[in-house]
Amino acid sequence: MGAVKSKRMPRAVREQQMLDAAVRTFGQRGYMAASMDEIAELAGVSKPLVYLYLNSKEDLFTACIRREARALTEAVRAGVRPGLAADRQLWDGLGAFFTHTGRNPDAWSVLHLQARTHGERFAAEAAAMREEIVAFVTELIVVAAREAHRDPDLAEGEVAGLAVALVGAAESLATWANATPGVTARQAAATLMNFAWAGLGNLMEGRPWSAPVMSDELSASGAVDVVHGA
Amino acid sequence: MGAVKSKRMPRAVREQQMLDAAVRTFGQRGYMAASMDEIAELAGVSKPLVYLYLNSKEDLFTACIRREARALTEAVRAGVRPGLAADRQLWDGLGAFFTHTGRNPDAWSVLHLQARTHGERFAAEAAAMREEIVAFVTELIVVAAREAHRDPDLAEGEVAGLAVALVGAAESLATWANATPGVTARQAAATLMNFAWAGLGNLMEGRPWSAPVMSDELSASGAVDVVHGA
Amino acid sequence: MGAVKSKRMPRAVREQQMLDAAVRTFGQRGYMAASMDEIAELAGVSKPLVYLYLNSKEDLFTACIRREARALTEAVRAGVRPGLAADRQLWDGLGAFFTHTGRNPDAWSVLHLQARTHGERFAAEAAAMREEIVAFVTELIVVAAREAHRDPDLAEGEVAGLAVALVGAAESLATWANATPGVTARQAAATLMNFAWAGLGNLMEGRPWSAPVMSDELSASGAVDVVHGA
Amino acid sequence: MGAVKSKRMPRAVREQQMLDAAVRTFGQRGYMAASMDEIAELAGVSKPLVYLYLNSKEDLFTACIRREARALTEAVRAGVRPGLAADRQLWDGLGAFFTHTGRNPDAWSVLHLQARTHGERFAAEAAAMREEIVAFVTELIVVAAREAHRDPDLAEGEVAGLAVALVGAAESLATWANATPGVTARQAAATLMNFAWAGLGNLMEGRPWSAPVMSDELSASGAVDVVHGA
DNA sequence: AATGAATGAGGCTTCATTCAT
DNA sequence: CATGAATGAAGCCTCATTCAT
Repeated sequence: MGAVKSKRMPRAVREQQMLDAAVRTFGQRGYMAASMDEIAELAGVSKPLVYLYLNSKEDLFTACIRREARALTEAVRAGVRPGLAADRQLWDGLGAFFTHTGRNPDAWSVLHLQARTHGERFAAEAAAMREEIVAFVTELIVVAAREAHRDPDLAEGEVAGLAVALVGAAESLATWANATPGVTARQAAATLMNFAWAGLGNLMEGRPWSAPVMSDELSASGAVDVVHGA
Repeated sequence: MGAVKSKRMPRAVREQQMLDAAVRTFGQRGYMAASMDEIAELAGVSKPLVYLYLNSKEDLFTACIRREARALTEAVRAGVRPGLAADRQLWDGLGAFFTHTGRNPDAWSVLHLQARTHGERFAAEAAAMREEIVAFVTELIVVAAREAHRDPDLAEGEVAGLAVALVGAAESLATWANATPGVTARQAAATLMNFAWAGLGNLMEGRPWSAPVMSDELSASGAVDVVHGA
Repeated sequence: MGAVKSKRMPRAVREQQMLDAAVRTFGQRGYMAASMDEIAELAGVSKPLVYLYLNSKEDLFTACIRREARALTEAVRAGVRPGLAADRQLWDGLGAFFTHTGRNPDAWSVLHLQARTHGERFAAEAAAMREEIVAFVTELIVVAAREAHRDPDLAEGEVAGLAVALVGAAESLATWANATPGVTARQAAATLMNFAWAGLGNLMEGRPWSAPVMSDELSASGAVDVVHGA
Repeated sequence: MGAVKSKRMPRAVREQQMLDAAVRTFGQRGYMAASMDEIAELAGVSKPLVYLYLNSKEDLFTACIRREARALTEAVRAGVRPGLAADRQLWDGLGAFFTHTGRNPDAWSVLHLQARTHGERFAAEAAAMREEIVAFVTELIVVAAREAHRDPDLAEGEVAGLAVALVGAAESLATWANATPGVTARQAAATLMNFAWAGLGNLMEGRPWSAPVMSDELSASGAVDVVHGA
């Protein structure tokens, strides 16, 4: 079972262990089906200690959402280098995104599914993160339009919709990749770049988007999978 | 209070009332937070009757998922005319999809959120519907490729990914449209067609996908909103 | 333990059984030490039924206070005949009071002790009853002054204090009588009438208040105890 | 926060701080609602230290009762000069009593309410003090009878009842005075002396008890309020 | 066809109390 | 002298579910 039971740890450490256990339990069982008993046991602690440090089931869940939202956004931010071209930034960001969601499937479940299905308070917490990502993508689209010498007669609402669509596609692919053995982060990112950048119309006619070399941390994952059309 | 309390109705009718109440309650409260008490009261029936007809909370939820999944897929199917070009079929299908989700937000919440967050059994039930839609889209993509005289050297997994991305984008837009006042089904469909068919790259360069006239039921909604680029 | 377990009773009856059990338990254990488990068992019912009918521990306690407060004030009211002289009314009222508290010691504990020691909400509930009794006594004092042809230059606050003192003395005697075997309601009433009406000063000088014949329901208790000085 | 946190104090001092905090907390929250956490924090000490010095919640509460009981009885004793007439002794004793309860409302709540509502053990502890006061009053009554040349054909039980009534009246007035702004210890004492010594009957006829000058510590309170009838 | 009455089981939360340092 | 870390036990409350009519 859970972590090795070593007594008397400083509070900060114990709190992280509890959050680890909680993310895992919430991710797998769902918020309501997860019991504080199970979480405490998985954390290798007694229930009262969980309450002493995290206050309540709601606060515990909120803490999980916050921690994982920050972790995800920072992973994406770390994967992107601001100076580069828009498509390159998107490619890098998607790579970081799929890598992170792939490595932390329970956290992804918490953020993408659980946080959105159990009350406004949690949904708002997760929506804040999503908005941050949508804003990042929106900015990329605007920049890309500028790069293409095409000042945005793309109406603002239009761009918002495009960003929502792109992010939704990414979320869908993340969940799909986690559930489908053999799909790598790189593949997911390539698929989405093709879809988003070239469009199905271009794809049909043999003009896909051509993928640049992946950023370091991703290529480290080892897979040298062929990107479609490359 | 729920429906007007009229005694002695045929079973089939009562069952639909119960499912109506259940979909509404599950959609708004969530599966676990919804209580059988509330559902029974909203349906204007006593609790034992709910159990007599629907057996258990799990079965009731399953019945909701099935009914709403069927309703959604049939709405989409009804919106599409098989003979037409692939993009036209997609456009019509998306129109029907967004129209239906917009008119039945609780059902959409049940299918897209609740069914996926409360255990494998329900998730599988909803996944079946999703697969049907993904299959429809996949077929469209293959057809489109064929139409473009470009026999699919699009690998099968590649097409699957594209379909998942497109469906995810649609789901994301549906939820976004439901939460954002002023966004019509037509707009959502147009945004997604631009995104999916033309690709951001083309959009940037001023070559959007051009929308055909909408199918009847949609134009009936009255809005004559301008589609980007049309 | 508890009442004979007979299933399926109408709600009103069950509620009274629950209140009986609750008054007994609260009176003997105290509000906080009383557990809902114990109350339910004593009532011969399962805990959920208690909650279904009485909502919460707080509401249950409030219901107890209200029922017993009403019972006590009505017992006193029923013992007094408005037309008679002030001292006679007080005598009758005290008789009814001590009889009731003697027969319902748990109820008396709930009203006099428990209700006042567990939060403003309950205290206010019990204070309402006490005020009613204090008002009754106050009125008697004013009437008595008028009877003695002595228009009240007794300041209003003065009378209030006297009433509070008299009621406090009665409460103290009630508790004392319940704890001291052999003290009857009649004796308690006589002691208090002597104390209150004659005053210690007069008593010392051999001029006690002379007790009239007791009202019916009290003499029914059988004891033919000698009233001091009679 | 409670007292200023200064480390390393002699045990006796720390204990008093803890008792101060406990009396305050028990008096305001009630015995059961008071948590050891709150008491420790208010005392500016860690919980284990409270246990080290006072053993348990029960022992802590007992210690509170004992300390405050002793403080109250000693205040009364200090207010009375044994040689004087009985009514004068009572007057002085009541003055000291109401002064003390007015200055220590939490202690009064602990003694009069909390100690009597949370189990025999505590009730007995408080009853001991009460008995001491009742005995004092009983003795006064006996002395008064003797002074009136009227050897007690007042039966012993009769006298006991009178003393209980008087003490109950005093307790009631103490609580009332604490809750009613503007009521001074002197007024409360005067009200009770009138009530007890003259009796309502005499009062009605314009023959109240006449108050002597107050003892020093009371007159220090400054108010030179007119005693009814003086 | 329909329901008022009833419950087993389980979850969240809090508390008095104790180690180990 | 003093405490941060930790827990067994127990209480309130709610829910899905059934029985007897």
